[in-house]
This record gives sequence, C-alpha cells and structure tokens, in this order.
Amino acid sequence: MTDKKVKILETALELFATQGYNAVATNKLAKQAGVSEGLIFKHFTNKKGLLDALLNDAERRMGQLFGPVLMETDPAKVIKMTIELPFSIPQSEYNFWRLQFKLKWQGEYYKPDKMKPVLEKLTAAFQALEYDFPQYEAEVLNYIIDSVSVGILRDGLEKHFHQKDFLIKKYKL
Amino acid sequence: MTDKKVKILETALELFATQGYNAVATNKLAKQAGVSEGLIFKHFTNKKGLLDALLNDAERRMGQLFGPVLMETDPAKVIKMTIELPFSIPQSEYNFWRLQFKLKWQGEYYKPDKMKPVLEKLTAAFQALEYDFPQYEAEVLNYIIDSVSVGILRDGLEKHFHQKDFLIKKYKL
Amino acid sequence: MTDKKVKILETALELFATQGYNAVATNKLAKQAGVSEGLIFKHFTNKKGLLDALLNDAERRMGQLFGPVLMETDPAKVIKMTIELPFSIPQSEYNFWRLQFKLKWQGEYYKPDKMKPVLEKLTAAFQALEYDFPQYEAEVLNYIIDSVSVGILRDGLEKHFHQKDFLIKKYKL
Amino acid sequence: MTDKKVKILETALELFATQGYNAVATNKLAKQAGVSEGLIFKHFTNKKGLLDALLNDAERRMGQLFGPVLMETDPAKVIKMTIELPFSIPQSEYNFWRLQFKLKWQGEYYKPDKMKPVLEKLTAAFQALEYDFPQYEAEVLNYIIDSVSVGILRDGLEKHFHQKDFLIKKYKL
DNA sequence: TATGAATGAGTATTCATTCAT
DNA sequence: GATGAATGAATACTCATTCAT
Repeated sequence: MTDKKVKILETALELFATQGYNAVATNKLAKQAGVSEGLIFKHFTNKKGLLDALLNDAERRMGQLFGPVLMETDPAKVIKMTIELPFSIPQSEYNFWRLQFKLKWQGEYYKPDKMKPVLEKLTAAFQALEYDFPQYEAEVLNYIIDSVSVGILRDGLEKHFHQKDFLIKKYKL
Repeated sequence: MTDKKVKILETALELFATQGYNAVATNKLAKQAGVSEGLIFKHFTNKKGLLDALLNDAERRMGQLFGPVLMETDPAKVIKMTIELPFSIPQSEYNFWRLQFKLKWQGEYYKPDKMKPVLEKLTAAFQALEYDFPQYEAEVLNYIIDSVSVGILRDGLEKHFHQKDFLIKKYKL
Repeated sequence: MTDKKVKILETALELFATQGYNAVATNKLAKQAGVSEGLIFKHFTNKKGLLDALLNDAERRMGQLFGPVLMETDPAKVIKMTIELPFSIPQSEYNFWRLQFKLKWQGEYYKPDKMKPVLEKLTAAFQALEYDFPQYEAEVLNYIIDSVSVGILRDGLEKHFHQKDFLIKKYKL
Repeated sequence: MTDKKVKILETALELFATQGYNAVATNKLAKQAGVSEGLIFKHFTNKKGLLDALLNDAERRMGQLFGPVLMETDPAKVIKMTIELPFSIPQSEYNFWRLQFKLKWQGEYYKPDKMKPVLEKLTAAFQALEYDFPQYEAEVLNYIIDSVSVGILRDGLEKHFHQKDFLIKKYKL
C-alpha cells in the first residue's frame, strides 16, 4: 500500500462522508488528495471500487465495536454496553460511520443483516432478564441506539451525552 | 394547475422518493411523465424549484399528521397517539414521507425544528405523568417513532405492526 | 396598429438596442412588454420579423436625418450640416441608432450603401470647394462622423459636444 | 501547451472573430477543431475562459503594434506612424483584431483606456507641431484610424490603401 | 507506480416557435 | 386580437473512465 493509495482512501472517506458518494467528483477528489485522477482508477478500477475498498473495513470495524458486546455473558452488561456503544465510537472513526449511515439512506447499500448478531444477543439478554417481549425490546433498543448514533455523528458527542446515563437508568442497569 | 403540471409533480415525487433527488435526470423524469423536458422548467424554473414545490406541502401534511396529537389534552393519550403516528400515515403519502427522510439524510434540508412542537408536547405529557426525566423520555420516544417510521417506509406496514401494540404496552397506555 | 403591437415594438427597440438582438429572449421581451409570448409571433411571425419591422423605419429615419443635407446646395453648408448630423439626433431616437450600430457590427446586417448618397453629396461639396481629393476627403469625414456618432450614443451628447465646433473650425466653415 | 489545446485556440479565434462569441456553440467549435467538447472545458474551464485566453494576448499584441509609435520622439513621425498603424497589422493577426472590434461593440468588453497612451502621445505631437487644439486633433485622428482599421478588417487591405497616402498628405507629413 | 491529456455520454437549462382556446 | 400551455432542438458544462507515456 503506497502513500498515494492511502491518501486517496483517506480523502475519499472524508469527502464521501461529508458530501455523499455521488456528490464527490473523482476530479476534485484527486486534486484534494494531491494525486492524478488516473491513479484512482489504476488502484481501484472504479469509483465504486474505491467505495468498496472503504467499505471493506466495515466488517472489521463493526467487529471491533460490537465484539465486546457479543463476548459478554452477563445480560445486564450486554444491554449496558449496547447503550454505551454510540458513545464509544472513536472520534477518528466518525467519518467512517457517517459514511455508513449516509449509504444506508442512499439505498442500494442497506444491509439489515449487519446488526443481526447484536440484535440476537440483545434478545437473549432481555430474555434472561425476563422481559415479556425480549425480541421487541431488542428491536426498540436497537432503534434508540441507531438514532442516538445518528445524533452524535450529526451534532457531536456533547449534545447527546446525557442520554447515556438516562438510558442506563431507564433500563435499570 | 394543468394535467401535465400535476403529472410532473406526481412523477417527480415518485422518482425522487425512490431514487433520490440527484439520481433523477430531468429528461428521464419528463419522459416518464409523458411531458417535454422544457415544460418542467416552464412550470418550476429549476429542478430545485420542482423539489421545493413538492416540499411546500410538507408543512401542511405535517400539520395534518401532528395536529391531533398537539390538540390532545390527556397526557396518556398524547403519548399513545404519538406512538400510533407512524402507523397512521396514509399509504398514498408514503412517497412523500420517503422523500422527507431521504432529504433529511442528504443534508442541506435537515430541519430539526420541524419536530419541536411534538417534542414539547411529549415532554409536557411525560411530566404530567410524573416521569423522572420527561424531556429525555420525550427524546427517546421521538427516536423510536423516527426509526419505526423509517422501517415502515422501507419494509411496509405489516413488518412493523407488532411494534405498535408492544410500545403501547411498554408505556402502559 | 393595436396598443399591444406598439408596446412590443417599443420594448423590442429598447432591449435590442441595449442588450443586442441575440441576447434578448422573446420570453423576457414579452414579459417586459406586458404581453403574451404568443402575440409577438402572431404579429411578426418571427423574432427576425420583429427586428425587420423595427428596421423598416430605418429608411424613413435616415431620410429624415440626411434629407436636409442632400437638399442643400451650398457646398460649405453641406459639410457643416454633415458635421452637425450626429449632434442633431433627437434623444428619442438614440435607441434606434444604437440598434443600427450594434447590427452593423454584428455582421449580417451591414449595408454600406445606406451612406452612399451622403458620401456622394460630400464628394461633390469637397470638389466644389476645390479640395485636391474630394472623394477621399468625403470618406474621411464620413469616418469621423461615424466615430463621433458612436461616441455620442455610448457616452452621451455632452462628452462630445466640443467636437462639433472643433470640426467646423477645422474645416473652416 | 499540447497540439489540441493550440488547435482549440486557433479555431476559437477564427470562429469568434467571424461569427461572434455568442454565435459559436462549443460543440461546433470542438468538431471543427477536431477535438472532444469536454477538452475545451478541461483546458479553459469556461467558454468565457477560452475567450479570456484569447484576449490575454491583447496586451502583448497592442504593445507590439503601438510600441514603436510610443517610442518615437519626432512629432511628425509619431503622427505618420499612427496613420500607418492600421496598414501595418500583419494579415495573420486580422482575426485577432476582428475579435477585438467585435467585442468592443458587444459591450461588456469595451475598455477605452487601452488607447489612452497613444492618444496622449498624439496630443503631445500635435502640440509640438503647434496645432491649435492638439487634444481634439488627437481625438479626431484616433477616430479616423479606428474607422480605417474597421474598414480594412472588413473589406481587406487593398480597398483602403489609398487612404494611407491621402492622410499622410492631408497632415502634411 | 504515476501522470495528465483526452474522451463521450450525460445533465440542467434556454429559447424560438406552435397551437388550441 | 390575445393567451399561455406545450414543444424540441440546442447549449454550456460535468464526470467517470481510458490510454499513451
């Protein structure tokens, strides 16, 4: 992986995340990355290929983020950690997650399965805690952390920090 | 308002909602509407102007949807009706709301104030019901109905119908 | 000649003279004239037809302006009157002459013959006054009044007024 | 500067000079230059940018043409050389000067200051030769050579050649 | 690996003109 | 005589992609 290839990826992530995939011309991307336009296509064949390269990390990063939750055995802790998830995203990965959410709404790229393991883990946790409708509880909590994540990525961490403690209290954890 | 102008608006709503504003070319739009491309610009000046014409309805439709909630005085009913909101969107308006949510994520068009009256009404309701953190409760419920709405518009009503009763039960209404 | 037809002609003259024939859209012309776009074509068939209608006056107005010069018999007076020509254009006809000059430079419409009678009259006058090269003298004076006219139409009468007396003195009239 | 870029400039000069800037469509220009339409915009950003590139030479070419006059110290020679100016334009630059004059009449581009140094030099020369109204004499001569230039560019050199000797004689040089 | 000149299909928009009423 | 809805060809400009060097 050469320096220039890295620079292309970094710049693409930043621009795609802030302006949207379609709104970014390879033209401008190349200029901002300090690279010739041709090089993008040498390395990634397509503009789509560049996006894919960016998204390939998704698996890994999601694993990194969700892994600890999935490994946890104490059901209360599973729920608590899930609530804490959006607040534990490293600032350095904000653009990556912004891109994820942008694409989710741009259609084509939405993959609901991505969250399935977490959803199942949550269901099991709510079941262990003897909630009446563990699956529905899991769905709703998933909705909440989804919206909280969106808010944090949009407004910054501070404006949403109170929600962490509130949710933890609300779920009596 | 001539037939052709109406046809342009209808077609635009459908295409913008499903494919996204940027992804729809005016020439394709014109062809699908059975109209000359020029007519779009005669009537709406801009592609943007066409979008605006579509969005001008937003105010009215939101009022129509949220109105009953805002008028309600019984706090329990306020919350119940809020939960029922996403399930009461007329199927004929799905494309309109799809467009709303798409634009919210495309940036530029996000107006958080739109929901403010509902948020305040919810806060008051939770307060009346002596919840500990009425404002935070309102925020969270707002998050939930937001996500439920998105889900319904994406997957259809049936796949989310169970959530209505569950939420009503969860909030003890 | 209906009121609206007159209004179209007036507006067209003003806009063509100031912005140029090609730069004026029938669109805007109609709006500014307070008339439907279709009416322009009812009355003048073409945009070109509208221009022609404007230009048909040319003959008459040129006759009006040049007539006295052509009728004069005293050679000195012929030259003097020619020099005075650009300064005697009624302010109300400035737009008409602006249009003339604009078209002359836009190509297509240049008709050098228009000035021929004046040129011949001038030649005869210079000959009568025993100038060595009466035809060339006529050409040069023609050049001068052409440029003076352009200047007046561009900058206004005042900025060029001194040139009248100077030229009269220069030609010892 | 690649071959194709040069070809674009050459073709643009020819077409703009003969048909006028607005009358030339970029797609026709591209076809005649044997170049893709996109390349015009790669190299010059705008159609306007292409015109500017053409006009940037103006300064240089004017200097080249007027320079010798401005350097001359003998007042008689200054006037003589000024008279000779329009006749000394290299045939290869006719299109360039046609474009200059066309734009001067199209408005927007008229810069009267361009001729100021020559005008001042002429004024000084007429003063040195003890003309009564040196500044006005300069203005008039400027008018004459302006019109002569226009004539030459329109009709060709031959039809106006006699005017050089006549003017030199007229000004007793 | 890296460049940058070049392409061609596509995009929003303009505009003179037609036509039913 | 007058309107205004509608057309379709043309226009300036964009953009992902190719290719010779």
